[in-house]
Amino acid sequence: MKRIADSTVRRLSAYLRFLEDFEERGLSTISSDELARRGGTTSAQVRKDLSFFGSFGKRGLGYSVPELAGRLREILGLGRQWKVIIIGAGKIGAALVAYRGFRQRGFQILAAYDSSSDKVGRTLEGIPVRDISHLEKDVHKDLPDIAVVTVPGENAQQVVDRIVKAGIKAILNFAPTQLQVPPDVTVKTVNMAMELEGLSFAFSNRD
Amino acid sequence: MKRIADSTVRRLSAYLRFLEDFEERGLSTISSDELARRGGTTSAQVRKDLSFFGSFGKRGLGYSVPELAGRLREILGLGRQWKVIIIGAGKIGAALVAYRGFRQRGFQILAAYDSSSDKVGRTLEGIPVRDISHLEKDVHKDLPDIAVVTVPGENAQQVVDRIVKAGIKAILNFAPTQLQVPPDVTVKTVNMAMELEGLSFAFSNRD
DNA sequence: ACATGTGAACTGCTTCACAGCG
DNA sequence: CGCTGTGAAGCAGTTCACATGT
Repeated sequence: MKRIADSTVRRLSAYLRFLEDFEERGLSTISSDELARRGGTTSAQVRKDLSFFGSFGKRGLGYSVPELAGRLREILGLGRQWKVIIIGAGKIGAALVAYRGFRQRGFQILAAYDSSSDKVGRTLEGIPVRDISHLEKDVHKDLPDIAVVTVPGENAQQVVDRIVKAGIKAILNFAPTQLQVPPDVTVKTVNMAMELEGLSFAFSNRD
Repeated sequence: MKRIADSTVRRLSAYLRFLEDFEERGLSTISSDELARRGGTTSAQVRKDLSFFGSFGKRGLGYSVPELAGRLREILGLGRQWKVIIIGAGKIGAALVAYRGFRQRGFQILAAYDSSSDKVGRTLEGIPVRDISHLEKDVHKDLPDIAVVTVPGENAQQVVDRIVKAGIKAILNFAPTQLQVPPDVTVKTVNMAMELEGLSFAFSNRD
């Protein structure tokens, strides 16, 4: 299969969100034009994005909302439960544990890990906070699919090395660091400082 | 001036972070090759990125670490204080208020806003939580540059409409919604659900 | 008639390769 | 000689435009 661009996958995510909106409102069909308007893109872009995966629409009519939503869930790999662990039970970790969007989309948080004895043994929203020293043993037992890293930047690489060695292949990184991982491990980084600097740049250079 | 790609600005941010590392360690010069290795890119990319803004290096030698860091701060608009307000004093808002990376880079948080009477009147890490109904009046008085939106998705657009009407031109959005704003307003969206779905897709389609 | 699906054209980012300069 | 700075080439993502199917 052809390699799919990152930007395409992000748009598919967005389309799915709109479709779920439409599903709730009981609408049954939608055109590429309408999806485009909601997503800030063009109808040609929508059709091209979908065309990588098949032909889901009816000419002259548009797309069936429930069918397309189903297809997108399948494409995005959301037709299953993902087991997630969170490394770092600080403020960001706590916010993520409380975030309902995770569970809603099939991401099940197994546990959070921290090194501080203040936090270990307590729970966050019903999720146990475990000692980071148990990480390898637990990963071996629970086989999580995804690790979310919310430790300080200076500890991030060493934590990631442990996670990777333990066999996890997907990482969502909140530390403001460029992580080094082997090619079979996927990392997505969310870097708030970078986003702010992007705003700062845009603002400074606006005309 | 030529339009600068988003990807370029993000890399400039990354370069600056590495340079600050180098500065602390007292190193005085760095080559495009070394910056590239740290940033997961190529030396040609580094040089091209910088070339949009001038010629900062010495042939045969590399770049002066403090000079290049200074230039990048200037380019990114970090040579000033930015006044930031946070809309939504929930878990994410609280995590952001506590995040030290903001202040370190000249982003000064003036206040957080919320509609819940449990939160209004209290403080988060020394930052006052004010009633959202005072938003317009306060913006008029304090003239914040950037608003960070951490309200639930279903309220995000209406909050953004108020912010924009009050005159703010830069928004960092944590709500999982595609926001509609006029063309003179810059929005950066951080969408965790989208990142997770990106991981899910990558994992499902790995070979 | 209407909206999809898709090659072809286009735009723009990245990589190459080398001249230029310390 | 080494490393920068940069046109030119290459490649990838987006947009166009129209044939196709309902």
